[in-house]
Amino acid sequence: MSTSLTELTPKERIFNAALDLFARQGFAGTGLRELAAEAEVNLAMINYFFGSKKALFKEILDKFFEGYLAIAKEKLCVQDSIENKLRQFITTSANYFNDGQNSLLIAITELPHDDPEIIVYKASWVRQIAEILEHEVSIPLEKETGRYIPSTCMGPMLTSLMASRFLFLPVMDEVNKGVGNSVDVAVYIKMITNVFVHGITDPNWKLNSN
Amino acid sequence: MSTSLTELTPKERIFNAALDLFARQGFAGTGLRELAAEAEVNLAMINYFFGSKKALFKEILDKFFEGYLAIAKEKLCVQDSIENKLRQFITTSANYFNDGQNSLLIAITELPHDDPEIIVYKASWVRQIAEILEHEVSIPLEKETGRYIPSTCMGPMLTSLMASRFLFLPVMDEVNKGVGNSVDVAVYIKMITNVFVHGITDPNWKLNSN
DNA sequence: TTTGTAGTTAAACAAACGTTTGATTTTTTA
DNA sequence: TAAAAAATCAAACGTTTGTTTAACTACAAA
Repeated sequence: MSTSLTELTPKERIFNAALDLFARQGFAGTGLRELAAEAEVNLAMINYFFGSKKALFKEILDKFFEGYLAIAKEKLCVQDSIENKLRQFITTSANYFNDGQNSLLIAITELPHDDPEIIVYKASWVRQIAEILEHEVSIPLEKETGRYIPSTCMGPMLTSLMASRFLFLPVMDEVNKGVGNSVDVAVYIKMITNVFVHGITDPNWKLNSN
Repeated sequence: MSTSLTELTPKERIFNAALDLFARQGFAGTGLRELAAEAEVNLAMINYFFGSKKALFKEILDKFFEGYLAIAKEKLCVQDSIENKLRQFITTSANYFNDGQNSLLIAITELPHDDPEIIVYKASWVRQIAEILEHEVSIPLEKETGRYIPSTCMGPMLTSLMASRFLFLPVMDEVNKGVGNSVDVAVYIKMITNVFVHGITDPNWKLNSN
C-alpha cells in the first residue's frame, strides 16, 4: 500500500465521498455504486474496508462526536466564569460545525428517528456531552441565577442553535438570491453566542412566569 | 365515494401514512409498497392520487408551511410590543411543531441539501415568513436596541430553537433513560421563549464586540 | 337501462439496491 | 526468490425500487 502524503488511500476516499453524498442525498438516498464511483474505487471495496453501509455511517458519527466531545471537555472543564466558558464553547463548536458541515448534517438529520441501534449509539455519545454540560454549566448557572436549565434541554438548544446556520443554508441562500443580504458565518456565530449567553444569564426572568 | 365522518378516505390514509413513515425512515428510506400497506390501499393508488412520490412529499411541505406562515401572520402582524409578539409567535409555533412533529421533521430534515427543485420550493415558503419577520421584528428591534439581526438569521435561529426539542427527542429520551429527568414540553417551550426573547432584547451587548 | 366517470386492482416494467463470491493482481514478509 | 497477506476486480446473488398499463368494479347522471 503506497500511501504518499498528497494522495488519499482508497479507504479515505470512500469515507470522504460518503461524507459528501450522505450529507447531500441522505443515507438511504445514496447508493453504494454511486459512492464507489465518486471515490473512484471498486464497489466491493466499501464492504471490504467498512463491513457494511451502516458501519460506514457509524464511523462518520464517531468522527463527528469525537471532535464535538473533545471541544466540550477542552472549553467547559476549566476554571472560568460560566459566560466565558460558554462563549469559548459556542465559538469553537460553531467553527467546528462550519469546518465539517457534512459531518454535522449527517449526525443531526440522518437515521435519527427510527433505527433503535443508531439511537442507542448516538445516545452513548450525547450522554457524555450532556454530563459535562450539566456539571459545568447547568448546575453552576442555577446557583447564580436561581434557574435550573437541565443539560438535556440546554444541549439540544445549543446544538440546534449552532447548527441552524448550516441546516438551513441551501434554502436561505436561495431566499437571499437577489436580495444579497447574506450574513458572514463569523457574524452569525457572534449573534447566536450573544443571544444565547445573554438569554440564559439575564437576571430579569423567572422559569415559571408567563 | 362514501366518506363517513369517522373513517378516512384512501387519499387521507396515504397522506397520514406518509407523514408517519417519512418522518421515521426518511423520504428515500420509505418504499411505496410499505406506504401502501400502512395506508391499506393498493400500490397504484399513491400515484393515482398524488402523481408521484415527490409530489406527495411536496403536499406534506405545503401543509406544514401553510400552518407555519399562518401563525407568523396572525401573531406577528399585529400592534403590540416586539416582546409580546415574539412570545406569542414562539409559543404558538412551538405548540404547532409539537402537534405535528412528523410534518416538522420532514420539512426540516428531508431532501434539504441537494435537490434544486425542492430547495426552490421550500424557499418560496420560507421567503414569505422571512419577510414578515423582517418587517415585524428585525427592523423594529434595530430601532429599539441598535442591533440589526436580519430575518435570514433570526428565522433559522428561531425555527431550529423551537424544533430542537423534537429533532433530538428520540436520542434525548434514550439519554434520559434511567436518569428520569426528562422535561415537559410546555416547560421546554417556556425556556426557549425566555432565552430567546431576553437574548435579543438584553441591552447589555453589542453586535461587534467579542 | 345505458353511458360515463371515479376508484381500484393485479401484473409487469426496467433499473437500482446492498451484499457476497471467487479469481486475480499487488504488496509485504520470510 | 518463494510464500503469505492484502488489495482489487468483474460478475452475479436475490430483493426492492418508482412508475405504468390495462382490465375491472362501483356508482352517479342521463
